[in-house]
Amino acid sequence: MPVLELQPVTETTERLVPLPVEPQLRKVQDDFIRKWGEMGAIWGINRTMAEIHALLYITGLPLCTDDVMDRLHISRGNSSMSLRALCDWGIIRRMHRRGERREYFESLSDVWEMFSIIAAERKRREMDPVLETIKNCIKALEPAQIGKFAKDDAFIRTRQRLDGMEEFMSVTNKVFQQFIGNAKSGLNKVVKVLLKAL
Amino acid sequence: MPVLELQPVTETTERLVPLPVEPQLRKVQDDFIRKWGEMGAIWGINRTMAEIHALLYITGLPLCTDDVMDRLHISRGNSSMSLRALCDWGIIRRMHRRGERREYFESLSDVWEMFSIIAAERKRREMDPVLETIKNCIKALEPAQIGKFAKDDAFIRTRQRLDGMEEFMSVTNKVFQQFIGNAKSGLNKVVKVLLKAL
DNA sequence: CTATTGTTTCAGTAATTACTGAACATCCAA
DNA sequence: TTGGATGTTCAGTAATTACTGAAACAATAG
Repeated sequence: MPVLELQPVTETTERLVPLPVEPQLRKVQDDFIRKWGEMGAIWGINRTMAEIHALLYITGLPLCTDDVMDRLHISRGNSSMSLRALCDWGIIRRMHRRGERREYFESLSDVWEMFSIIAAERKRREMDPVLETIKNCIKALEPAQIGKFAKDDAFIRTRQRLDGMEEFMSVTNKVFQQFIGNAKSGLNKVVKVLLKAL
Repeated sequence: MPVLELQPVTETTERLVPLPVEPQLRKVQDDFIRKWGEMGAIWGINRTMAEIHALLYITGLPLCTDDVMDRLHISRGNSSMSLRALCDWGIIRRMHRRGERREYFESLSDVWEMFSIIAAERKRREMDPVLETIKNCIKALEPAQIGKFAKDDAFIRTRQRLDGMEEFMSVTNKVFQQFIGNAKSGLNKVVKVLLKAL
């Protein structure tokens, strides 16, 4: 938890979209942002990035780098890099206002679409390589490769475990694939099927 | 990545279940363990814990603390604490051999069951609290609470975003619940339904 | 061109997380 | 009841990750 408390004194070039001021609303938004940040941290997304995304999502407004810095008390560098990363993920978008140089950022509004983007990316980056490794492991234990060890208990056990894991990950992968493919706005096909069938 | 290289010289009180020796098998297992560890790290589970689990899973054998220490080059303390944490999760089990004081640990063998346990726990620990926060946020923005702001754009936008997120998380929660409830050995009901319907 | 405004980058540092090793606790056989 | 084998805990430290702040860079207007 950062120690920083000083509120940077912004020599305001006032913004077209000012930060919300009503304390009631602000409190609600802050609660959401904090919780979303915590959850992100647990799932391997750094807290600040999750918080920035939460801020853009919850306000529903396009905000600029300075808005984010001020509202979350983070540095310009951090703001800039995290915003870029979120753009790379594809869950926020750069925006320009007519006749203004400053860049604004806004979150996608459809949660299903966001989740689907994240799922696709994590599958690609993290599950696919594991599945490939497992398949290679299985190949390396084929009778042709291990010769006389083909009947060795230890080899057999490991082989069985790999098979179990491979089945699991293949199926999971397919489910992901389906989810990703069908996700456009609102409850998607996968979820509809599930809710109906269960 | 730890720098440690020294292989502790174990004054072997030889083990009933010796570490596997065949280099071919060992290499396959190590590949799997490394990759599983990486994946764990990305998903917010510490690498060592994931590796220990991978080791127990892939060998299919009950191993003792020293086996784990030696095979993964980690300290006794680390070993002990990580094994306990895995037991707490419920994806490995303590085991005793007749007439031996030493404790052994073995992994569950059913991947579906393991995944279901993990899903249940993460839902409980991480999703439920977020959903609760969101519901509280929504309550705090009900007309009765905010009076004259009920028609304020900023309030309305935030309210809509919260609603969208709430819907998403509720449905996700239900799907998780189904998965968890039905997961016993082999492809469970949820997955069967999905694969048939798609 | 050069002043102004806004953005990106990154070396250095702060904060967090993971790990070790040694002290301590427990059990059991002799 | 003592000693070795095993298990647990935790203060201190190592390794990793996140963040800052300032400098470099880019775009635009005057």
